Amino acid sequence: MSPRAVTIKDVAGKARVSTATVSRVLNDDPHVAEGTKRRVRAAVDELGYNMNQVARSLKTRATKTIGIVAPELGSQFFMLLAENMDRDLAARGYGLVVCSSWDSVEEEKQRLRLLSERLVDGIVIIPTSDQWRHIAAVKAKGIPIVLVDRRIEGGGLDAVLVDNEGGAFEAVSALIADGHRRIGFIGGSLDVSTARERYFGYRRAMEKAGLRIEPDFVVFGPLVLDSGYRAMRAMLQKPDPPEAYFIVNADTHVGATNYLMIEGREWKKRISFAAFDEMPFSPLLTFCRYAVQQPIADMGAQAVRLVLARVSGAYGGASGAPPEVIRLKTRLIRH
Amino acid sequence: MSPRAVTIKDVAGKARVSTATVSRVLNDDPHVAEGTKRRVRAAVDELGYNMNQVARSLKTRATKTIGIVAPELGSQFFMLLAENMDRDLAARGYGLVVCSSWDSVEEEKQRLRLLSERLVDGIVIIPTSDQWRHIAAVKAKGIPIVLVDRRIEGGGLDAVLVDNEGGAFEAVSALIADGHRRIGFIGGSLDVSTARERYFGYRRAMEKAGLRIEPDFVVFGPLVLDSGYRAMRAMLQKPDPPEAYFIVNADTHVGATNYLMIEGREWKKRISFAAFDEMPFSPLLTFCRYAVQQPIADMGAQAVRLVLARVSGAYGGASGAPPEVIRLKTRLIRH
DNA sequence: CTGTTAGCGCCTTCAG
DNA sequence: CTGAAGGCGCTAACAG
Repeated sequence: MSPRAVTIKDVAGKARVSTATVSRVLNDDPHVAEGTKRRVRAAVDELGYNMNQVARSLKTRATKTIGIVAPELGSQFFMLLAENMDRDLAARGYGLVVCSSWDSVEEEKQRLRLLSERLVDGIVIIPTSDQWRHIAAVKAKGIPIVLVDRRIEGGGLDAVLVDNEGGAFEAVSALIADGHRRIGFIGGSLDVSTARERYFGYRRAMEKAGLRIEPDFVVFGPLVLDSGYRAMRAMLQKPDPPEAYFIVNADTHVGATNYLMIEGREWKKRISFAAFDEMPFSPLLTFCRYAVQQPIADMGAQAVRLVLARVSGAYGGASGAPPEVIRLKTRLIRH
Repeated sequence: MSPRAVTIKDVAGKARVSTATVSRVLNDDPHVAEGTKRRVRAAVDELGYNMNQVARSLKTRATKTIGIVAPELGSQFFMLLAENMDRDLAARGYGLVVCSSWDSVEEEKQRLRLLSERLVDGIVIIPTSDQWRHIAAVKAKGIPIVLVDRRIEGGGLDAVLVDNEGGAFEAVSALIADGHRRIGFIGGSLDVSTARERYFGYRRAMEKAGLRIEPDFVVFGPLVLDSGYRAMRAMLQKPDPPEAYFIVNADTHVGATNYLMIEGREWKKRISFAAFDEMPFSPLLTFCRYAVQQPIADMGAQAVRLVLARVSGAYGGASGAPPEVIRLKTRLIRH
């Protein structure tokens, strides 16, 4: 085994003070004489002491880590969110433990248990479904939870969302203004709040313009790349498909575009998309006329702010403070 | 505050046994009578007991968590790696804490400290530079470390790599076989082992074919999207640029393609790329003729295997076992 | 098979 | 300003 790690006891010995004093110095307690402080710091350096956060956490009941669980780690949207949160959190000394729920409520429960057993100070979650009891249960044990991206009706949870309905409405309206009268829809399961709200936005725009929604050209599937590919293929193989589509997120958008690049060359120049998400690779999505940009960095920052506010009990300690739901605006981008 | 969490003491009281027995049941110790076991389990359920992993870790000196630090969380390559590792690790009860080093050695040091203070059982790292002392220092404290993707000369660390030189050689040779005689290079800083090795592969292929490398059309920059964009622009604005390029990774490849999509329409049909990485969005990279596919899932699996082997002391406990360096093969894909 | 007894490394009153 | 002492929740001998 590796030689036993150095503890405050060792430091105390070397600095000829008690462990209590070492602890005080380590925690910047002002009631310590300058000289003592220096001696302790010197000993710390010489011995290469590193604090054992596990022991500290046991005592203080705070781990200085936040958990985040997402349906899928592979999506660009999630990673950008995590990246932004990591930056904000690290600056305050927090660590970030990430988990994937693999789009399954069972796995989600498991991951929440893993996090709560590790006593994370707070959890940020992109929920997999509308079920909230298992989430509320964790919160009831005293771990603050904030939803990001997706909303859940019950549970009275804090949330950071965007105006999905409005963003979709704007995008579809733009296609209509361009003269499109038949507009298809490639979406996700209506159990997911984002997909649902974006579908409503699509519908409202169509209705407002007095246009008919053709059931044959409205597809719901999982929010993954492959289902965008398949939806596109299925629709274009039907007789007389529309030439404009609203697509519900980046992954399905890539999938749909992939289909056109691989098999649908003849549609080039004729197909137009409006879609959620503006990504680093967006210039490659050649059929995209309108993108609904989500303020991902801001979402991450707000999520961090909310969860840390609850952690530090800035709301008055009790979990009694009313839930805060933030709706951020999207921005329509013309390509 | 939330009501004090329930501990094994509470469970012990309710089940009328000692805390030791509760602990045994919780850890599936076989030397416990069936009846007692049942009573304890019942008490656990009734009280809604959850183990405090922090306390457990303090005692067992194992946190059942692995840390991973990457230069950037937003890159597709890293996401896929993390996703695969998360799956393998979760299956064995391990958590994953991720950190971004933001391509800075300073930040990297910071994150390593954060991880080692939290007593993660092992660390997987995509190093930011060739510097290894701060990494070896962490290992010396008894935390196993394995490098992924990028190699570092010193430090005697385990590593999971791919045959970068060979992959690049193959790809460039394929361009040459197609009749290209002038081939540009869009790469990354030679401080990074992958970029360096791939550059050598490019050079070897050119030399073997007796072709001249034109310094004006060899660009090194950071391995990010924007630098691919700029490199492409810079080269195409010079007189008489080559029509074939080897590109060192996915991010720069996207960047270079972005440039052509946005500003370089007139080059269409004429430009050909060979590039590292095959990604979900690869069909959108319209100039790509050859892709060097890395076995990302396998890299993740091997990294997990190596780090857990060290953790469990399967190598004989001591860190004395010789470092294991794995080189996985790449696969050339024709588009 | 089960209980008793020590800590793991740190923080935190409470005296001095 | 500093030290002594107790305990956070759990596990790991060692007795019985």
